[in-house]
Amino acid sequence: MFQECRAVSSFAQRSFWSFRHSGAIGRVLIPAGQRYASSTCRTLGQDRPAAEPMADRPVVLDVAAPDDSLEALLGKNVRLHAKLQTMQWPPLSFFVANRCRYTLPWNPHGQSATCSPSSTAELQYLAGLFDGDGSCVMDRGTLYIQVAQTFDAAAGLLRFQSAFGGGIYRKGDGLGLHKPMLYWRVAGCNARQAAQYLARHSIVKRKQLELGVNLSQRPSRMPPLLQELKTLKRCDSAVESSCTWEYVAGFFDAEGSIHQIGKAALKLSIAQKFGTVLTCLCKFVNSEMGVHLSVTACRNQGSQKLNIHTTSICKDVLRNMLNAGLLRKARPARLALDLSPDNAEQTRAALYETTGNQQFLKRLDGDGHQRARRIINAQNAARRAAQRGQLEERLATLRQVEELKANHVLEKARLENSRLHEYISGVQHLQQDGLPALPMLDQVAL
DNA sequence: AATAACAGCTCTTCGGGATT
DNA sequence: AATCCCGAAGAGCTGTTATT
Repeated sequence: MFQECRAVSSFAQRSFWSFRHSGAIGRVLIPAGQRYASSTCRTLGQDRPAAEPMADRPVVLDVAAPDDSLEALLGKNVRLHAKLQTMQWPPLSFFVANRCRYTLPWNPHGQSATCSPSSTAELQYLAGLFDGDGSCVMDRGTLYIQVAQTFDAAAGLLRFQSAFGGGIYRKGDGLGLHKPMLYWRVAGCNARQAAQYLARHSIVKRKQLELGVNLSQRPSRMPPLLQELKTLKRCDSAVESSCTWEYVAGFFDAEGSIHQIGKAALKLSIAQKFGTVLTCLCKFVNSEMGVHLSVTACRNQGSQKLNIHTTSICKDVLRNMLNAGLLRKARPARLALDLSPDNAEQTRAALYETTGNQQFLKRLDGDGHQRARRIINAQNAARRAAQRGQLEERLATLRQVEELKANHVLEKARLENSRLHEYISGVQHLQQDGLPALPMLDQVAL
């Protein structure tokens, strides 16, 4: 007998629109004697047909059992991680953005495309995004302007292509938790024009862009200018200047992050190796909103951070950025604006869905956060007991802390096992079914 | 043939988030 | 506040194709 777990997997929910919208459902087949930890399992009560070829059958090994020890669970998870790291996503032949499908490489106009940014506001947004995620490259005498993004954030790349021409290309296929990557790139004359336009509003990369223009116009001075370009990339070469909400929105789309703290509090942060741009953003927000933000140094990482801790200020900043055209982080921004004590857990889950795969397997779920909270509370109780001189109570509480911690570690391993299976199952379905030819037709038709 | 541009890849570095 | 892990992004290389 098999159990069949049918779960709209978190992999599908978080990673792959095509998977989600093709109606594919994460499915893990579990041999008799093993039960799946997830509450989404159901027993079918009948044997699976034996005709299914082994090659097509999803792998069922290393599913967490309810009585697994921590060592057993960790061993299973290590093997699942190793397997996932070798699992190739199907090669990306197209991408979807703004409810339309684009075949890769997407270069509809070739070299005939011209630079025609639609407005100053659009240019300011693009300059902000470029300052965060773009790069300016000279290769064998040709200037390239490029921006890389994961395949599910292609809308920003389309805005660059629409403004400056060039094409959108595959950067790399997906592998395990690594999503497939795309990039927009423009070369030659159009790159020179794009650099000239972007340089007007750029803060971080203005000098690089101006140098790129210079390089492509004066090949005779190539070697010293190339060396200068490399130097600019290694140091804080940002040009201190005023910015706009459009620039802030673009830069935040590239570099910013929205965190839910505690129950219903928010924190916005932007980290950068070099602080000049953060100082510009900080001055702008302070003058626009009458607040007193400051840039702080992260000593351990040698970088600078602009943190906004006050929830009301976070919400005002998010509103301003949304009005200015925030794109990639528009959904998490709207979720954050609606955050309240009543919807805190749903919002936390929804915010996780909108972020990348970093630490996805390790992230705590609602129960996990409650367990962590209980551990901290118990540690504080032990500290207070010690301050009161109640040593026995302190020892009892510390024993309780150890028990809570041990249980927390076990439950985290179980959750990770469940997530690994969902993700592996998702990639297996992609490998077997490929990418749907016409994804999101339902939405395109709307 | 030389040059410019296209397309895709790899290696390195950065930084988000959990833990202590 | 410090530390660690690892996915995302930055940088630049190589091979191919188009243009002059």
